Amino acid sequence: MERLTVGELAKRSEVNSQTIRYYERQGLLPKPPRLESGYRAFPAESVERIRFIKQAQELGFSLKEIKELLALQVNPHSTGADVRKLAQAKVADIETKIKTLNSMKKALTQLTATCKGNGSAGECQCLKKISLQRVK
Amino acid sequence: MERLTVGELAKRSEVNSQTIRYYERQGLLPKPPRLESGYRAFPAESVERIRFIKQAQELGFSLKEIKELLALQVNPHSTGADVRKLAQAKVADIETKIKTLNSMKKALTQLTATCKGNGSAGECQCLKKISLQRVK
DNA sequence: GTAAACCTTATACCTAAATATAAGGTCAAG
DNA sequence: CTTGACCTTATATTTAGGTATAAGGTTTAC
Repeated sequence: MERLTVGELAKRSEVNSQTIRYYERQGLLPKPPRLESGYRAFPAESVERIRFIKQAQELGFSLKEIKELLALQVNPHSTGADVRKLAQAKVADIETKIKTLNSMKKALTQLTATCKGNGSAGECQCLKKISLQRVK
Repeated sequence: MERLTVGELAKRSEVNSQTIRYYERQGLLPKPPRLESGYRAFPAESVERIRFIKQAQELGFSLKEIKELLALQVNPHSTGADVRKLAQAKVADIETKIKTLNSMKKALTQLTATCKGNGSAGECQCLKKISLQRVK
């Protein structure tokens, strides 16, 4: 199985090597095996994991929340209500985000679609206040 | 028109008063008029604006990006390519976020739907790696 | 008219999430 | 066999986004 040094992993996942060590310390990446030299030897899948972390961050999840999301993947079998409940709560979080984004998108689209830049300010029907868009 | 003190605005928009002053300094809230006493007198719409900021933050937009979004609302008429272009770029950002969230939701839903906790580990068909979900 | 509960500015501090730096070990190329 | 580019840990610094505190002015309620 392909093994990556921290630098190689950093390059492939487009983050700083220090960030990878930081994620490891924070428990977002499992502690990788080491070579005799002490060098970290990451499995190639770590690239996907780091990309997932970065993507989730862009969606407003904190590292703490991402850690919880990743934990679900490790133990999705728990009959215990807690894990399933957490998963459902995360799905609900995600649905809220999607709704809000759809609402923002609508507001912005109306802004660009109805304001063609060809009318006077007076006849433009576009929204004046994104911030007034109902989101719930 | 109803005018709010910083404390009243803070209460209604559920943020700290210091945060409001901070947003003002950062240019996210227009400088409000002052009473003779020097007290800030915010228009009531500021509540919506602050809520918008908070919501956008939860979606992973930085204050800097939110400032740009809010600027669009102020000047949606510009025929100039720049403003319209920015609006379109923001819509594209939003669409990407929505896609990613849908993909995450699907992965999580499969996790909870197919792993009912009633089968042995062996017969469970659920995803093992959220992080491997294709997102683009 | 004075105490509590606001407001003002300025400055200091805090947390999350990195990122940089220092001091030293390892490895591959010439 | 040494030089450059890696790696190690530990520690310090940075940035964003607040939050707290200090020193003082204002307003409201008794």
